[in-house]
Amino acid sequence: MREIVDVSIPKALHNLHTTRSPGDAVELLFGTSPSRQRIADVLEGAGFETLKITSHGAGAHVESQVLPTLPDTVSSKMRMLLVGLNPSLHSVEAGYGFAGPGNRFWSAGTEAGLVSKDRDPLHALKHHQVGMSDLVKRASTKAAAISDVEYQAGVARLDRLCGWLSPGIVCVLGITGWRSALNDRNLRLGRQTTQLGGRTVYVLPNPSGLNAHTNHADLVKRFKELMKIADISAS
DNA sequence: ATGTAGCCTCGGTACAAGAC
DNA sequence: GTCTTGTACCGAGGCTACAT
Repeated sequence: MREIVDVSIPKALHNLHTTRSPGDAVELLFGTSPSRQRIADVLEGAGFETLKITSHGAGAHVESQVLPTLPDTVSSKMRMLLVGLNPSLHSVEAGYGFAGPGNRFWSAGTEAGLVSKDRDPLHALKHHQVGMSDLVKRASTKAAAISDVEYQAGVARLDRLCGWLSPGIVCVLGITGWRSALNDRNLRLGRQTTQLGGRTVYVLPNPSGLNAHTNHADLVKRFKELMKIADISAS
C-alpha cells in the first residue's frame, strides 16, 4: 500500500492507525520539518515503526509500518496524561487501553468522574483532556514480559513527549514498570521526584484485576485525588 | 542490594446439573 | 444426545514485606 498523508498532530496518526492492519506499509509526509527524533517518537507513540526518513522539500517523507499495538491518544491540551505499562493483547484487539476483562480502570475512572464515557479514550481526550499512552508500546500478555531496557527507552520517549505536549500532570499506572524504568526498586506510589518533560509524575497501582494490592474503591479514591491535583496544577 | 514468599484477585478450564 | 449455565479449582499476575 502506498499512501501520502500530511501529518501535523498525533490524532491524525491515531486515526490512520485504526484504519490499517498490522504489517501494512504506510508512507507519511510531514509538511514542516520536525527533528527525526520527534518524527520517530510520534510514530512510535501512534503505533508505527519508522523504517526510513528522507527530506522532502521543507518537510520530511517517512516510510513506516503499522505495528500490532495501541496508538496513543494525546494532544497539546491535556490536563493529565495517563501512562500504562504496555498494551495487553486484549487491548490491542479491542482498540482501546485497559480492555482486559478484569481491568478496573474504566469502571473506577467513570465512577471517579475522571472520564464520563466507558471504554472511549478519544472521548476522554476530547471532553476531559485526559490523554493515554504507554511506557512501552509493544503489546504483551503481561508486564513482566517487558525488559528493563524497554522500560528505560519508554521513559526517554515519554520524557520527550511530555516536554513537547506539556500535559498538566503525568500519571503512571503500575509501580513495577516505573521501578524498572528508573532502576530503583525503592520507589513508592504517589508523587515522584523524577519528572517527565518537566511535568510532575504520580504513580498509581496498576488497575489490572490481577493486581491484588488495590481494589475498585481504592482506585476510585486515587483517581479523585488525582483529578484534584490536576485541577490545582491547571489553575 | 537482591531474592523470594505470600497476599489477594482474576481468568481459564474442567466438570456437573439442568433444560430442551 | 446436545447445549447452556453454574460452580469449583488452580495457576498467573502485580505488588508488598521480609529474609539474606
